[in-house]
Amino acid sequence: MQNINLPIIDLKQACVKAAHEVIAEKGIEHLSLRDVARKLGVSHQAPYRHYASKDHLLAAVIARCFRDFASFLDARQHFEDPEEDLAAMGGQYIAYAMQHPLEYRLMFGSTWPDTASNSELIRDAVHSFNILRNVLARMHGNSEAALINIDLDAMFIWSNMHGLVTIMQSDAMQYLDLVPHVKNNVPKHVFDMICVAMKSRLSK
Amino acid sequence: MQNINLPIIDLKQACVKAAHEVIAEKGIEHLSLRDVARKLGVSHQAPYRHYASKDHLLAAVIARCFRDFASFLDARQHFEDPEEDLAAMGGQYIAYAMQHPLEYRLMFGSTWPDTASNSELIRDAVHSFNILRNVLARMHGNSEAALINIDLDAMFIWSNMHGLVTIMQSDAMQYLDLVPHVKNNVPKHVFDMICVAMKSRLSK
DNA sequence: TATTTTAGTTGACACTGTCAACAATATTAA
DNA sequence: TTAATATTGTTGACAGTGTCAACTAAAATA
Repeated sequence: MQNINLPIIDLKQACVKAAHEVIAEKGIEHLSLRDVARKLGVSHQAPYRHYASKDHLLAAVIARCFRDFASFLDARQHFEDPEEDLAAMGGQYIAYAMQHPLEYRLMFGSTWPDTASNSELIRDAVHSFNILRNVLARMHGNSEAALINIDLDAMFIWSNMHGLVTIMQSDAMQYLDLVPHVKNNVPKHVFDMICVAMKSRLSK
Repeated sequence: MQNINLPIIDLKQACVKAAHEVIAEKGIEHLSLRDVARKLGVSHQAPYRHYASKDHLLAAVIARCFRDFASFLDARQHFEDPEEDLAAMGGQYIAYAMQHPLEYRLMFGSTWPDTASNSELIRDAVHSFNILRNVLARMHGNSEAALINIDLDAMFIWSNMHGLVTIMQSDAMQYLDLVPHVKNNVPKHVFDMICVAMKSRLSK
């Protein structure tokens, strides 16, 4: 469990990894710096050389999730047809959330710790949003009016994706007595509804 | 700040109220039973007579939010036309989330504490969902197939509403550099898109 | 080589949730 | 009425937490 004998090469990086593991084991509300230190076989104050507080370390963990998330979205299959591309991105968004529920909750579920070093966290978060903006730009064009519609549609689609995965992962879900067919087809149905709404919008 | 001299009539109820206030002041992650006790001018162990643990008290606070939320939805303006009624409910949902961001986060943002006494919490949560189901039932009818469509649409609409308010309240929102016109029109746009999707669905 | 910076240590402090033992008051049984 | 019991509070302790302060050793720099 502990690496008591191996020296830590890069403690700063190791702290992020260990903190991530502790959260995975005990939940974010039970993350403790002393647990992190113990896991790394180092004194309880050692992490403070690299992070000013527990929240600063937590921010680093979340920032790392955002980088992974953005590169996951970037790594999707790309299509010439913007509508197809949008669908691919939606699928990738859902896939990430399903494969990494913990990381998704860290990014979008918990409130970010208010530390100064959030700047990179924010940059990575906005980058993800811009990926969505770019796809929509290919559908709407680049006129002045288009820019507004891009952001409105981006918010609509993001709301949908985010709401969908949040609810499907939430405690509430299991108490709703949904028949299996409904449960399995919710993502597809939401996708279809978005498509219908977007199509009617672009045809105008 | 403290009611040192006034005796507490109903400590159990007072604990819920005080805990709610502490959360409002310091955030859910800084809720402390000892703070609650101090606020009520009782010993740090007094709350344990009524709640087995901190999580049990927290569950009671969240349950209370769900009751308020459900009665807020019920208290909306009702319409004969189911489509109009659905719109009214959407508006009411958003209104609650905007007026009570903290309570909304408690219900849907944080993971519920896993205590046995969640049963009433769950009942109230499901009740809210059933309000939505009932409105949709008036649009879809009561056939076997309709029941499935009701739940699929309910999930779609709920995803949308939930995603919308979550994102608008999230930290991410302020860093996206949205022009004011976009910011102000996001709820209306999302509403319109839902309407379009639902109309095309019902006409089939 | 002398000095300063970096990266780690140990020890202390106030705070937390919760267990145990005790006291007083209210309820119930005899 | 009196005795037994249950309810609702109290104080004190314990292990665990985040973080401040003072110290040490090694590395980088002058």
